[in-house]
Amino acid sequence: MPRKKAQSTDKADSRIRLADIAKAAGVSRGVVGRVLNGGKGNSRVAEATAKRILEIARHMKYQPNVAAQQLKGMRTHMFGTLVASAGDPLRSFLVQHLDTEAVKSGYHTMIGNTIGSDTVGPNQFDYYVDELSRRAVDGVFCAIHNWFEGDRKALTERHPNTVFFEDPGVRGAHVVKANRYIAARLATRHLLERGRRRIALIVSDLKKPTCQDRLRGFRDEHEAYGKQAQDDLVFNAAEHGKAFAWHNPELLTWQFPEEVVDLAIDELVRDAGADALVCNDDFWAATVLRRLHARGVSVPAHVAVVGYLNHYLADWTDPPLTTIDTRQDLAAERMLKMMEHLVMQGPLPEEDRVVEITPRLVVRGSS
Amino acid sequence: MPRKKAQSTDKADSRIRLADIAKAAGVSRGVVGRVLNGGKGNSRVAEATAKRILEIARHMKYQPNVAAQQLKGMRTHMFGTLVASAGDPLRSFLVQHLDTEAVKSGYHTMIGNTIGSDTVGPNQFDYYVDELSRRAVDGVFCAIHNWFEGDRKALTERHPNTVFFEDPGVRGAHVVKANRYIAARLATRHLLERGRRRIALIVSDLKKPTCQDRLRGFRDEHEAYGKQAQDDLVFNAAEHGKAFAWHNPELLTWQFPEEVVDLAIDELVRDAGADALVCNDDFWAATVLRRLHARGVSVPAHVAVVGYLNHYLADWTDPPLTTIDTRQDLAAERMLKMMEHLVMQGPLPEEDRVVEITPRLVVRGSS
DNA sequence: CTGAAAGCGCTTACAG
DNA sequence: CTGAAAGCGCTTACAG
Repeated sequence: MPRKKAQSTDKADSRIRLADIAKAAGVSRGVVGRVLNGGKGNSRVAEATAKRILEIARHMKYQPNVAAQQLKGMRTHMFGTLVASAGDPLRSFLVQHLDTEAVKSGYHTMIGNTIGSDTVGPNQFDYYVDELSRRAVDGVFCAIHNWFEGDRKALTERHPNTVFFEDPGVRGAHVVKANRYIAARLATRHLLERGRRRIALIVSDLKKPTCQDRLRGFRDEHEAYGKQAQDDLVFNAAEHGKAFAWHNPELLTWQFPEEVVDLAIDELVRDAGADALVCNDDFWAATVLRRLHARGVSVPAHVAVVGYLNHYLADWTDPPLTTIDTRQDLAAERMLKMMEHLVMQGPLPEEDRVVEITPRLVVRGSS
Repeated sequence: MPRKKAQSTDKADSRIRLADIAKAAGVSRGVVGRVLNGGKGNSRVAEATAKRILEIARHMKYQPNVAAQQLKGMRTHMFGTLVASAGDPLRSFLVQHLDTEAVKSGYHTMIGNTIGSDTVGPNQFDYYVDELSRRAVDGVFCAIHNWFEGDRKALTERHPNTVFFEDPGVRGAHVVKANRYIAARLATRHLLERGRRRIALIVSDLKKPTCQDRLRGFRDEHEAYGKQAQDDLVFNAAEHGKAFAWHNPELLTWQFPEEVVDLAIDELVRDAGADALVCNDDFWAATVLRRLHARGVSVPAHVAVVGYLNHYLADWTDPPLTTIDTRQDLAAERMLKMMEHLVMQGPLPEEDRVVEITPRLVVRGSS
């Protein structure tokens, strides 16, 4: 797509330049540059001159033209943030925190929404890899759920300064991710401490490493408590069809397949006598709450329920949902730290490239 | 903050330039430029030459340096999006839709989060007005809730191409906003059609024009139905203290003052015999649902409840919440249309500068 | 149809 | 301590 010329109506024409300040101050542009955007070492400028220039610049509301600076090899101080969230508020949170953290360090973020537009074509991921090159961003945050397409390896090759949220499956990549092992332990411990003795675990798909982490945490915490997690109290949703929340753009609602939830309740609560359910995520948990209610099972009296995410909905279910907060704020903070290291000093040592964020239990009424 | 030089590790150094293509194709840079980024009229280039250049460029993975283009007066094709959402997912939705729409037209968006960082100083709004000048954005979307500080007038002066979401109270501004009059009518009509006869309206503050709009809609719809809205069925929350949802960063939860909700229920349901409540927003509605439940009032059997926003939570309350969707997707679409007009043809005629988005009723279990 | 050249607004060695 | 000048990678009249 060819770029277009600015309209004459644009304010760009009337912007104050370095040369304007120089003229007003009666010095050369070089001196003004050294004072205002003063980078490199030999910035010895007479105190008085500097002060005068600063004063004039402020008065004339000078703003440097970053395009010109960029062309001279300055960094853009811009990061690209790739997401494919389709309205998932958890990613939105992360995106926002990433921006907040970036601004703290003098950077800005450009969104790259890799789904949502047919115009760019089927492979928006590739499009953004190029676009971020054109814009010469200093780095890329990739927070695209890993089930979306896109050549992550190509991304890291074109943009060595890339930090991922959640494991992209690229060797040597810089990654920040939530520790699901600890998440499962926190949930389990909480329920054990509340006197639950038949705690069940619901996971989306035991083939996924993340679910294996949860299972390990679930078992280890039982053991640490002198108990043994039981196999008939583990529900692997993948064996009963896909079970995740999806947005219906026609109805403007979120939906969740209740059949699978009912199956889980049959198997775990009715048959195996579970008195607590550690759910795969808050959508699962919210639907579990509703189905339990429909069956006359009271929460938390008969069965306790714990979610994972601390999604918005957690405060508005009935009862409000005890859940694990994945701390996207901390994740964003760490992602920015990693990025700054990448930008200033290059890649981290191999062994420091994966950072895990410790989640936090949020207790509400469902447990 | 002085910009810093790029590290030698950066990939920028090795980027292919127009000159590289020119050399490879055995032509001048001018011709290559006309073929690849070809803007202005006289772009007559021999078919064969063009094809060869295109081929070589693709092969060498040429990406134009936008900074250089910018310096020559090209537009940046970048919009700034100002928000102060602190995690409000509705704004996040809008931000995302704005980006999606922008990309469709060949633009990108830079986030400007005007709260969330102490580093930039107390007045981040002003900071962004400057920053967006430095970056020479083609326009600014301002979606900052109007109760946040910031000189909107100064913004429109520095960035004539500014489109607001919701009325900023600046004369002549370009604005897209939700039509609350229609929202109230839709909710009221729905309840009347469902046989409710004592419908109550809860608004945050009757001094606000937006709440006046709702009240008008509420009354007009009654009238259209051959009925009369009753004054004892209008609850003005402002008279009983502040009542809005807020996020508790310590507990990682959202909270809502239940006392005011109880007061509303006392006044409207217990005393005035309301059989339906049109709430100020989904937070209100969700809390109303919970308090009604606690009092043994069943929804929708005894009382129907309708919200406003179609926030995420609406699908996860018990029962799920009937509410008004404000159509942020349509709002974003219209904002982009306005922006494109501003960029290409300058301001709209005064009378076309405020666009209202027609909301949509989403029926769930609470009515 | 194509090339040579000016210039966008900066930064930064290099002289003075 | 300050100035004159080169040059970043493009676009675009202007000649040929």
